[in-house]
Amino acid sequence: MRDIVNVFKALSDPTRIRIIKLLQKRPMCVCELTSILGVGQPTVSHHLRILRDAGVLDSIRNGLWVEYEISKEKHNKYAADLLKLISKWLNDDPRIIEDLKIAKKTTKRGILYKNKRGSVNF
Amino acid sequence: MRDIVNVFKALSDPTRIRIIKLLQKRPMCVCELTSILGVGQPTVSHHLRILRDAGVLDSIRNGLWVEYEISKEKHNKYAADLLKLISKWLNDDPRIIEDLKIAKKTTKRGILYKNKRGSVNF
DNA sequence: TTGATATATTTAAATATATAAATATATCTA
DNA sequence: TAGATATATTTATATATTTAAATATATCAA
Repeated sequence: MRDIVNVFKALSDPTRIRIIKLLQKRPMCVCELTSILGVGQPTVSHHLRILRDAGVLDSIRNGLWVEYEISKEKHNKYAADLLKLISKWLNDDPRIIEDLKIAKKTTKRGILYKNKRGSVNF
Repeated sequence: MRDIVNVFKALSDPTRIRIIKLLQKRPMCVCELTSILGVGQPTVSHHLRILRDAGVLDSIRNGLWVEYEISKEKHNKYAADLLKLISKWLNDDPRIIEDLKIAKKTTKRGILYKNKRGSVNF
């Protein structure tokens, strides 16, 4: 029961849904997500932790970066079913479309450059 | 987006999941749910409102009683998919098994009798 | 209309959650 | 090792949620 409630709780936030829709396209590091979502890095880390604890995401450190991806392992047997539904939903949502458009133009290198120039995310 | 988040929020509470599992067996009035769940009547009404507002349940007044049932109409296109998953989940959960066992023995007439004798729900 | 029963709403208190700011930790490179 | 970059954690604050108690509303029957 607690597992189920925790997954539903994890999915009960618009920022976390945006993160999932992004990661369903490709794995991303925290700095990419921070840059795309336009919220602070600690806030993104916080949301990622909730999603990972609920069994929705996995994280893999890759040098300086930590890549997050949709969980392949079945830490939570409910998450997989729900992720399948979410992959079919919101594909015509303006916010999601915009996020994915920005994601296509986003690279780690570009973010570093942007941050050096003094962006709101830095 | 808001619709989806609201359904997930509605499902993010153990008492509300218990309500759904009960109503997936048969429609029930508030007093039946109150008696089975063992929480206060205003609390049950509050949870039912959240589920109804999210498009998960419908309510039908039947004389003195208000019957709640799983939504047949598609107020929320996401709810139906999620309810289908939930119907497959938790069928071996001890709490849910116990709830359903009590539900079988519960009738409106029995509740009235019990309340007259001075139960915790009265 | 009055009284009994069922449900809904309001209020208040406790708890949980989201966010940003500040700080800490981890990794890499020079 | 020192400095730069990426991420995580802590702290504080604002907001939301859950619950129970009190109260209000709705329906029915006498």
